[in-house]
Amino acid sequence: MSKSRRLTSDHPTREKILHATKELLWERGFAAMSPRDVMDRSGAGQGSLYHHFSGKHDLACAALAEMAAEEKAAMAKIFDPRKEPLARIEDYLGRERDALRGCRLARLAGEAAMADAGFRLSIADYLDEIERRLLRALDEAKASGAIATAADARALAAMILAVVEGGFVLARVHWDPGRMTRALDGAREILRDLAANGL
Amino acid sequence: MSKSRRLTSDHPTREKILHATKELLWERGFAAMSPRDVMDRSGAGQGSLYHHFSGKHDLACAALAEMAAEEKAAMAKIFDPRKEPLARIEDYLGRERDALRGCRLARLAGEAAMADAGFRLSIADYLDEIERRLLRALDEAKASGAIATAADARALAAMILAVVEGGFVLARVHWDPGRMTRALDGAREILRDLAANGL
DNA sequence: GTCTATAGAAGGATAGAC
DNA sequence: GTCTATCCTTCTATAGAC
Repeated sequence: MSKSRRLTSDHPTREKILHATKELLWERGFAAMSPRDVMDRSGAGQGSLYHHFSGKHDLACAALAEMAAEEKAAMAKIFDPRKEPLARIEDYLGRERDALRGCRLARLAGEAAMADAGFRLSIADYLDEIERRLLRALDEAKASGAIATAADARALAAMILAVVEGGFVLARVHWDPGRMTRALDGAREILRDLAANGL
Repeated sequence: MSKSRRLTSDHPTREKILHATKELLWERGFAAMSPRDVMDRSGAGQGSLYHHFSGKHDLACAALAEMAAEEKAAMAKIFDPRKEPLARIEDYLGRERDALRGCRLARLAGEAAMADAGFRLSIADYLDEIERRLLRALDEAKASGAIATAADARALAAMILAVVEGGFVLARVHWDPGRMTRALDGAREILRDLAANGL
């Protein structure tokens, strides 16, 4: 307080290390990323790395927490409550994405480290926030009569999130962004069907 | 021909190595699996491993090809053309799965090795076959009037596949099979909506 | 806080005997 | 075909000087 601390510390070396780690986690994943890679990319020495972090696992968790915070901030804009509920969902589905790179956080779902709760935490928190925002939008859309369906809104919210995350998987497996686009189109068309019923 | 060769060779050691590799790829992924792990689990020596396969990459590709063939055989049963088209899709969505283990093939989507075309091949082939079977079922369902929708069947097929693969991602990230169930429920309820329109 | 030096273990692959 | 021995590199982390 008295010394005007920030949540993200002011240590420049620590920041550089975290920045490089965030990049490498997205590019290569956890198992395929080494502390040496982080040192090389950040320019920091081994001493700095192990001074600020207890090891590779701790480093990754810290980086994931920052990544989740950044992506959650982006979601707050996309799901701006001043927008129409269906427009929020459309904007989420239509968001610009680099499909081949995969979801910045959920791309790590296949890692063996996912069995560890600490590693999972930030990723789960991020996905949960999206799902909650989708649910709120769907509830509002149903309440206002913008969509009509017998389907449970919680199931629909989970489904929409799954389409996005699954779309990333399809794009990467086929190495073709169009595979994700097609899956997202399916979700968009379904929403249009529900909206038409609501007319 | 004359010596009654099979596609899967008769060499028992080679088979044991492949069997262990298939298990390890599912459990740990590619980057987190080592040739030594394969030797330990299969009981085969290093000489055998490098006699039958040129290296870790080659070994994984061979294992993936077998896994894809096995899973495609399972899909042939689930999508039996003698069933009603919607029943095929329901059976696909409702198939028994170990959600926390992830999709046996697409779980590797996040691997850095995915950028390699050879590594990707069998996984892409497997997912593509599912998508084609889903498309055929949807086309038949639309033709027979079992479902009614303005949505493009190709987009719907991609969406349903994405829900399943995305459902695996959600389950693993939250370490909760219920997360996948909920996403699948969404897809089921949407199909029910479309079927109701078709009545 | 940061650097360099050091270190045991594991990874990935080859060599050559049998 | 299979085994054991061997090899160099990379990984992950620690020690200790500055």
